[in-house]
Amino acid sequence: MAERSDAARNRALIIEAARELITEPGELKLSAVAKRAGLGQGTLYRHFATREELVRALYDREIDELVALADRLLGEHSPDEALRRWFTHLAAYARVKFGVIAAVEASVWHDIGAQTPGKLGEALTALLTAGRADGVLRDDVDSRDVILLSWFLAHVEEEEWAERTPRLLAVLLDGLTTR
Amino acid sequence: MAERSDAARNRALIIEAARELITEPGELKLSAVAKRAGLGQGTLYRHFATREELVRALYDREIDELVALADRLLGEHSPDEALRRWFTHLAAYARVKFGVIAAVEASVWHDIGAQTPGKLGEALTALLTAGRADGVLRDDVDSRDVILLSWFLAHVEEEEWAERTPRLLAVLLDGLTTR
DNA sequence: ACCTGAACACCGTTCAAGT
DNA sequence: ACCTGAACACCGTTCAAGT
Repeated sequence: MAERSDAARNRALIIEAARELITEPGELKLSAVAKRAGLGQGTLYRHFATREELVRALYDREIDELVALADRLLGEHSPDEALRRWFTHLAAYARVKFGVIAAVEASVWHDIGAQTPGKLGEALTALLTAGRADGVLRDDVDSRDVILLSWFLAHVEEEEWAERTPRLLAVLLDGLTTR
Repeated sequence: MAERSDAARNRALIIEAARELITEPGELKLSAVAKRAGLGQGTLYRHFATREELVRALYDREIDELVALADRLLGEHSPDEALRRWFTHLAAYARVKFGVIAAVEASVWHDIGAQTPGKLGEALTALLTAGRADGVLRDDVDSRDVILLSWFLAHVEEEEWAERTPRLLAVLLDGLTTR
């Protein structure tokens, strides 16, 4: 069953409008999203039955990019260097995307973590497996452990980011490394 | 200016009602809090002008207890043992309190972290200073670093808590320790 | 001074009518 | 099939009247 072209276009308009509005202070009002997209309230509701569905659509794309990056880094670098670089990119994504998005909806904080068994979890598992095979990583941590430990990224403030994040990532990587 | 006794009593009733309701699934409805407390809507609003003020009142007490604990542990144990034990208690508090409370209000996630320069930050600084003096801790991390790294605690699920948290705390402490 | 609770305002959700 | 937007419902906030 192919999607009608106007439906597909409207879906894109909604996501675009939400992407713009979510960076603004205050809540993300669904009525404002519909208005900015130039659509009726009911149309928004047809595409995204809850606010959570809409917010999830916003960050799904970012997760796909992180997954693709893990594959590429593993092909180009040693396991520990790949993990180190991937963390740095994760940090950059978290700063811009997850922080802003999740500030809108408390339940999303929960769901990003719960989603780990998906593609993101597999990508991270690949990184960890390579590192363990090399003997540089603890052998008792899994991908969910690492996702959990990375939550701090969502709470670092803009103005302290540059000074604090490299050190925090170093502490975390140190803790994951075998002595 | 002393508080009128009925006002003090009502304030306590509100906090008590909110404490009970916040553990239930779904949002914390202010109207439900007023109803359970047996008070009018306006009375709730007089005491707590925003939902955030109410939620903050709920976890302020918990923070006080953590602060007192840090002092006591430093008097009774070696610096690294004190830090280790304090982390374990922090984990227990985070599990029961912060996770439930912050799930209700996204902005609270933000504010718990921003509050670090307060009493909690001082208590943690005392722990870190003692550890550094002993030469067991990295000398470039501060109390806010540790608070940020502890955020994972709020995202561990009930059923995985026992298996995962000890390992995650070990990774974190390992990262904070000098090699 | 503080409390009450009905009235108001805001915004998410629904649905009858239109294309 | 999908879209529109007015109507509805829910809940946070306010305020005139009461104690």
